[in-house]
Amino acid sequence: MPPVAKKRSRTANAKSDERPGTSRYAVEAQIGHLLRRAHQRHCAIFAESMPDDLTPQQFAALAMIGQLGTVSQNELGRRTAMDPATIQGVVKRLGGRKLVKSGPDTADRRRHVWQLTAAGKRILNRIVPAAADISAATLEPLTASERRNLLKLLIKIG
Amino acid sequence: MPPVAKKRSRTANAKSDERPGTSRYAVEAQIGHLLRRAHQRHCAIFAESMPDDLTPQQFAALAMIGQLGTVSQNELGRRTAMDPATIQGVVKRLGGRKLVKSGPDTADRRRHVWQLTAAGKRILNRIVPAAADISAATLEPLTASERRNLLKLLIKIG
DNA sequence: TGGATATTGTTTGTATACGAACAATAATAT
DNA sequence: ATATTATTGTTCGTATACAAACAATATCCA
Repeated sequence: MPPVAKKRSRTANAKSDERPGTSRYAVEAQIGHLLRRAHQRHCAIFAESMPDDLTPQQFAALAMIGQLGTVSQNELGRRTAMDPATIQGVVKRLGGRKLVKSGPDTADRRRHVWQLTAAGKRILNRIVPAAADISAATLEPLTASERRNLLKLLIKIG
Repeated sequence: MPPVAKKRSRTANAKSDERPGTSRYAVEAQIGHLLRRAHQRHCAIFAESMPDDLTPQQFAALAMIGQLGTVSQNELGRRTAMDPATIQGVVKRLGGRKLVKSGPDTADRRRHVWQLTAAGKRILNRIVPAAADISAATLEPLTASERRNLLKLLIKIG
């Protein structure tokens, strides 16, 4: 059995007694909807500004491999917040474009250890500035202090 | 008893400017990544707490139809931030479960006008409280003023 | 009025997401 | 050591996302 997922305690509607129905519930104002919209806008900016047609997840994996030098597939997924089934497809596509390559892990025969190719390093170096611009463009509507604040709050709930 | 997680070192490579392309850029600290992670946690809470196996998008569509009474398919998509191809699948699945139904628009023969069925209304009334709890649980790590602030900032960048 | 243009919804194709089930391998417990 | 349990990566199935191309219909405008 997989390790037990820790569930957060959930206080059920402390200030209850809302009338049944949709009286005061507006989907567009809920945190989930706002997170989704903000993420959509970020992805749109990303797609518009990122050279080489890398998706945000492909770029994240590429950058993380660059940061670590060498990583197993599942750990790469953990570090980039992708589950094993998802990261598998991402590295497969990056591998198909010869930006990354994998080799065996001498210590653990189950593992695929990934690293950048020369082309991967070259592209990564070229696009990191674009990625920084994308982050800045996403936060552009905010003041400097609002930006810091938003990042801090997102880390808290993430 | 789950064994202790292998390595969770968060400080590794904190100031890695020894690798190409990653000088001052840390993927995990970028706004896009934080939005994605926060959204993932919200979806996990949603899946765990929402009765009737509705996805966040299915619930959003259901609630929005309930709010509007009657909507064309594309406008429903705009209001819930889903593009035409996406909302099409969402209402198709809701329709398959008989929670919504569509009819022709007498004024515009291109349109599909959607509304709730009796079962859809019943389910919606039952799950709105769960949805409110899910929003609260997502924001649970924050103080009341931080919550207001986060929503405000997300609206600004959304 | 009639042709250009826009909107509505569909389909196809690619890329996340992720639960679930699986085989191979590693680590742990008895 | 053997049995149990955990981890690694794969495959399948379902559900968003969204670009692009399309037919049907509506609207606009010269």
